Amino acid sequence: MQLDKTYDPHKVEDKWYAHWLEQGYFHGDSSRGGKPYCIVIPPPNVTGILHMGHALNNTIQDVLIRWRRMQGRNTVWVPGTDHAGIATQNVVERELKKEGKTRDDLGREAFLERVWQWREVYGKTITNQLKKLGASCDWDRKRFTIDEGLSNAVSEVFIRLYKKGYIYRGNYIIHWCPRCHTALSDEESEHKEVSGKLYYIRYPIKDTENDYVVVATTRPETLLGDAAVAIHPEDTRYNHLTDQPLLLPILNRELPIVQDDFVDPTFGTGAVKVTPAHDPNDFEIGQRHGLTPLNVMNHDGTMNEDTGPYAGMDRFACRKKLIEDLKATGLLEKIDDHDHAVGHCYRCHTRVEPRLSPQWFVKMKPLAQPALQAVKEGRIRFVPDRWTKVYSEWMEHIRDWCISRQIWWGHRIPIFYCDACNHEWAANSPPSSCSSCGSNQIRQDEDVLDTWFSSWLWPFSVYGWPEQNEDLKFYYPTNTLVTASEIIFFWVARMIMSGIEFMDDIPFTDVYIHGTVRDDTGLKMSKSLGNSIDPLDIIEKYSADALRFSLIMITATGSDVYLSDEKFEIGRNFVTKIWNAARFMQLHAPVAADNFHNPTFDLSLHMPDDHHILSKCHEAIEKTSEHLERFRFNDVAHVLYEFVWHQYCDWYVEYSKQTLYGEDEQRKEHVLKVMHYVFSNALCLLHPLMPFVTEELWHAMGYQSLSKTIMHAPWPQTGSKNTLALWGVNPDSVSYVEAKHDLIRVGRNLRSDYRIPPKQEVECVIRPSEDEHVIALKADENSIKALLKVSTLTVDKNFVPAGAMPSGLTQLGAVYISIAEYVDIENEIKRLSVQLEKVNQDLERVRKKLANQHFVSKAPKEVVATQEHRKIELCEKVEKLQKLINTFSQQ
RNA sequence: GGGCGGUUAGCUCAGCGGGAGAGCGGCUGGUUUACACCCAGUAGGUCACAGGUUCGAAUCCUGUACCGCCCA
Repeated sequence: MQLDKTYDPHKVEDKWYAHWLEQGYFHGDSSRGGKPYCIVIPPPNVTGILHMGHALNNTIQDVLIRWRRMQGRNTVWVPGTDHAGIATQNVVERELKKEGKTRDDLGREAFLERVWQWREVYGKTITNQLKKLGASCDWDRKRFTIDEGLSNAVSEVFIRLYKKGYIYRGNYIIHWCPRCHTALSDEESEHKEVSGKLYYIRYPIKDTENDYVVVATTRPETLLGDAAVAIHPEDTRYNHLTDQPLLLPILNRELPIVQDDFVDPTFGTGAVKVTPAHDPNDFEIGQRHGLTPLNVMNHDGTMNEDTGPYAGMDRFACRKKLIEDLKATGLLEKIDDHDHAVGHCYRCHTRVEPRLSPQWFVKMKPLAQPALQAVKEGRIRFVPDRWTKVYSEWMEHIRDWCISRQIWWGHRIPIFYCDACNHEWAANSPPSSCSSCGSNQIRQDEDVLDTWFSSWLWPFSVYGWPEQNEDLKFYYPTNTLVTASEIIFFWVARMIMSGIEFMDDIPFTDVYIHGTVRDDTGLKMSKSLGNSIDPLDIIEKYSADALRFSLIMITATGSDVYLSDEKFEIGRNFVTKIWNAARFMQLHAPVAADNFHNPTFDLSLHMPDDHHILSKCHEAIEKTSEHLERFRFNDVAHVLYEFVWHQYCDWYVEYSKQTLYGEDEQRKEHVLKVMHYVFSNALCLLHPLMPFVTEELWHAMGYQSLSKTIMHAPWPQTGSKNTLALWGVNPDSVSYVEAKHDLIRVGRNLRSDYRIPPKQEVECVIRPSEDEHVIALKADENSIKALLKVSTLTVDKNFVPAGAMPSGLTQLGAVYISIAEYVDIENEIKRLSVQLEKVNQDLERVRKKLANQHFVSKAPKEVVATQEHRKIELCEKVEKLQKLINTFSQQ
């Protein structure tokens, strides 16, 4: 297959993805046995569309999966989506609103049907987008948190915990979202700093003329639900009025004064209003003092009928009106600016209202204990390690989990009530009569469960739990979980708890936490900010491989990523580079020989550059595997970029041209053998990062004789150092080539300094520093001539320049370029003097170090030896430079 | 208020006890048959600040400042 002049990802990506699907390459089968490697996807929200966070998250998972698959592991990556109770219900309700309807108009059943319809049409968006990214998920196993199997798991778990006494119903202060009309868990209420006001309000003392107590509050509208005013027992300022009731402003209800340690005498006036139905601390004060909570708000955040003149007003309108009224009656003392943290709904960002409400909770302490242990004992490892602490802190201070939601889309709580005998019981499927009295006056709890109550079962529910089957046995526990830090509490911690509770084993061994994707000014990307970059636009513009490679390359382990459009040029340019390297090879040989992956070399044909690139190739293989093992993805990208671009393309391919455009057929064949060995290995190493272009080239280069797809090509092995030794690759040749590269750089530097036109050939003399270099350089003459544009190359250990010659120093010896007409003696002396000065500075530093007795006696021997060696080198350099300068000075 | 992370080249970031690095951008030069999405060369840094440990600190410790995140 002849490669096009430019790479067209559009033609290639869809073609291969369809092919991979058709061949079933993504499918994992437990009956095949072997060593499993399993990842479960963090299920994206079914209403979601792919954003950069997903792109990064799923690229990392795909890298791991593709790598392990090539290693021969029995691999499975389970995809799916979560039903996103609140978010999805919101979307469908908005749709209904356009038709002038509400969910109540439809009724529960019809509404749910409508949601399922919506999901049929739009619910595949994000999974289709993952396919564009190249994700090699096992789509046959795709799950949805509310499909039948997972719903069974959810009710099974609920019932087990209920029977165990770990799930209870209670009246507590919860976070209420007045827009979503539902309770939220602590985690779903996000604290944000807002600049608010602190209102100082006078509470008149009953039966006095003008005496009052001043109370400070940030939420004055809640005073309508006050049950008392509290002061600290030791606060002497209020000694005079402890048995005098106060009057609630406006409503004139009598309020007792209570003494409670909770009150901070230094905050505000030291007297606080107690509103047990609208504040968690007040609730507790209320309980201690036997106060009756009074709820003053409706579900939608409007004031209820107990608020007298304010009934029906929105909470913020009420605040405004109340303040006006207080001013009018002289009961407002003052208003201060006051910054404080306020909870906001994580789905819609509305300010949440703390509110007394009967809800279902999970008792977390007993579940947390073993989950904490699993991490402390290292059975589960966080990468980077610092997240261990975040996890542990949270686990140690865990609070009960509010799991009931007042919406319809979700798993309905499997609790039934009998109106005849007040019996309450849990059941897996709707019963027809009361299990206690047999009455048929029964009803199911109206609420549904938190979406996370299904997600926390994901690592085993996806395999059909509670049914015990082969897949579950084989693939559980999974291996790696890849996610962002935002959901450590929401999801990761809870999965560990449920895994241990229900499977009696941890759900995964490694948790890799990657950074948050931000725009290039550091803001979190979000649709509402309008600063998001759509991964699909990037794929369209730069290719999926470019998107993947760039993301990995610029994402330092565990730190946040700053993105801008141009950053994807890195990946695109690299893809193009690889493509062109392949075209170059194809120009000289249409396809690789059959044994390209395990070549037999005629050792007599090896040149030093062959040794060098083979050695570099094995180094790249080793480093890539090592970095993957350690989740150092950006190091993987850097190693491969450096190897392919700089070692292979810049040096070896350039080097190969003199052979490939020459006459020596044996050498040609030899060089191509080396190239195909190296390039095929490079493609394999790159495949997890860039699946599409590597598969395309795998076939174009004829590598399918090894494996029909690069996906199943064996992961490159260095086969220990023996392989290199068998090929006669010796370290001396490798370091010779390193030194030669240095020499060529020095030579080019001279050309550039003397403004020698790039096309002009020059004469060059090398005066080697060692005898062994004479032989090596003479044998390697052609390559130096080609790379330095040299017409005649002389290697002479005794060379003394007859006149002024530009020169430079290298490890192999001094390089002279004979272009007399370009030389300005003064300038040359100046140039060399600058170099000499720098070398002298280095030498001075090394000398000082070695003269220091403490250093010589205390530093490790190797370090001292290195410095000794450096000193010798630098001394030689100084000597030579001085000699060169002297030569010119005598002219 | 508590905790965590950051501060290194113009920008984005690696390096985390022994010779200051990459990519992008800048500058100089380049259309020979892989590639201008390219090649060659080059400039640019008291590694936030102040102490300490050490023969030796960008790297370890303590403190300060600023930035970001998480939890109250």
